[in-house]
Amino acid sequence: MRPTAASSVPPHPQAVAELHDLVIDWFDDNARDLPWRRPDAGAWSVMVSEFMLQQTPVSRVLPVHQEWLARWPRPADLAEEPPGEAVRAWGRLGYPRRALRLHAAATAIAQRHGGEVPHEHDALLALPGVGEYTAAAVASFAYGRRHVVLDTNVRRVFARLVSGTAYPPNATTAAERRTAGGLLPADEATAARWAAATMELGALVCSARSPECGRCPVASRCAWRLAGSPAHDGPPRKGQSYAGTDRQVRGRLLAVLRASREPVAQSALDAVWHEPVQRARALDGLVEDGLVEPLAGGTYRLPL
DNA sequence: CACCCGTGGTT
DNA sequence: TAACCAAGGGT
Repeated sequence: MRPTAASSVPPHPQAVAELHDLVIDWFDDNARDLPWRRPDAGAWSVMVSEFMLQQTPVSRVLPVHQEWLARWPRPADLAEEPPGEAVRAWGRLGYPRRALRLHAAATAIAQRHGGEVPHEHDALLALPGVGEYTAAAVASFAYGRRHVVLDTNVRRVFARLVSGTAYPPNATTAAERRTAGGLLPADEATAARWAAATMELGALVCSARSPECGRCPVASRCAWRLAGSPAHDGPPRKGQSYAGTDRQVRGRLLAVLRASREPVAQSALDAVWHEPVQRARALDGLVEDGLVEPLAGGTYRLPL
């Protein structure tokens, strides 16, 4: 067993209970009023929000989430539509494969789960587009179950609060899961509250760029602060390039297709990018992913 | 495990 | 302004 900063300090139950109270009390006073958090929000609303929030800010998700829930109030409603409609309604949220996977998940829910979003982590995890985080988040937020919910916000909060580093590792580690598991309240309802509260703390106060420690309910116990808020020292955090990549070309191609109810001619797609090899590769990729359907005659459309 | 997958706001 | 960042998942 290799000693680590996180595991070498067994948390005292009393201190952990105080953390729970401080963060959850803060959450009671500061939680944003988000549609998928309201009492009348069902599991489907939570699940749609989780898909949309993958790598996408809340502010951009809000209007699209509202449209989706109004148009498709239940998973079966979405499943009845062609996948291309999900891609179209996804709009400019980005990563449109999420729309396809959410449609596929809705279809699986309609077919295999009687139209109800599953309660169990395992069943959720088996759905397309649902990974470890999303399965835990839906089970916890929608059904009040006890799970370690490790997203980028929670990982950053624990990195600072427990490990004393400015940022978590690039990839989620077993040590992080251990830390999070050790801090998870034993009581199911409290655990679910804790999951939402730590996530919100990371989003609103313990942010990546400029944490507002003056507003943090646990600043006095934060290992990072107590260490003098040292700068990030590890390997450089992965940057995302975009300009000139296939992703940019795919985005332009799909934007043209989303905008048209009719099949689009090859010439209209050719106009979005000057370089023919990359353009063809991007279009092939979209077809390969099922985001675009090629038709006889050299036209294209969103999938039916 | 490294890399790919969109988009737009903030610093 | 270029870089960074945003409730990840799949391969």
